[in-house]
Amino acid sequence: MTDALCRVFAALSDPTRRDIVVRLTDGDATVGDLAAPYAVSVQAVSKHLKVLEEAGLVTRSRDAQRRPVHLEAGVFDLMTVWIERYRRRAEERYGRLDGVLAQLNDEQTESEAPQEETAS
Amino acid sequence: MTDALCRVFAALSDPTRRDIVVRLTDGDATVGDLAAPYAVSVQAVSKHLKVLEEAGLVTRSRDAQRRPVHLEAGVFDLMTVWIERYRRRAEERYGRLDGVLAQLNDEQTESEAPQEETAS
DNA sequence: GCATTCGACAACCAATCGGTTGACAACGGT
DNA sequence: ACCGTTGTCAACCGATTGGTTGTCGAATGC
Repeated sequence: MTDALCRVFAALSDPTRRDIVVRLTDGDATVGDLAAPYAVSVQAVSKHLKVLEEAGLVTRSRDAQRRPVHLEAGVFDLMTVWIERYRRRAEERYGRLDGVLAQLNDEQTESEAPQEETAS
Repeated sequence: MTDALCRVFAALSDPTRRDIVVRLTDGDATVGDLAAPYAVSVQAVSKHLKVLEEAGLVTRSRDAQRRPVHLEAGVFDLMTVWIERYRRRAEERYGRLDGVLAQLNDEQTESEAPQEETAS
């Protein structure tokens, strides 16, 4: 869990935490509110919130005894940038591969597939 | 780790597995090829590939003794759909909130709100 | 036929995770 | 000035994770 991307993906790999994020898209909430729907203790939810906070997905402020939790949706961008980048790469690759296959099929090109292996 | 989304997020929460995915966007590779750049055993990489396979992110076929690994980039959609859905919800929410605040602050807010992301 | 190569499976280990309970800090209401 | 409410911290527990080593199976090359 070294970098931010690890923390974000790990945070969202838990269904309870994903559910908390979803509920926070409706607006800020207190720890108690967030814990209410689950069969687990408030402490467990507090731990989940800590994970989300360390991933940068939520922030907590203070309002009397309450600690309102706020969703920082901007962190989603970290993931979408990563995903879209490599999805695009993959699509280009397959597009090219399709092209190569079509060529091989059509002209029986003599040149072989590049096979450039992963940059050492 | 009940549903597919959990498995995909969890699979990508490990930097080695993310790196493997990235390298597979360059094309299929064997387990040995994939293991080469890392200081870990081939077995460890094989385990990572099993996790990626169970998440639906890769498939493995057979070619002689080799087991070429292939990226199934379509699974990215699972995540992007989830992320974009709730990102949109969050933005709507904050957009509305911004609107309210702007109204309270300045009744004649006819001009374009900057919509800065400020992530305070 | 036989050794080799590539990779999976099983058993094990330390570390982490999600959960618990108990204690306690911070604040507000009365 | 207390008590109740709200939430965090700390210690602990069982399950899972990421890694190791050893073994073995499948397919090829000689």
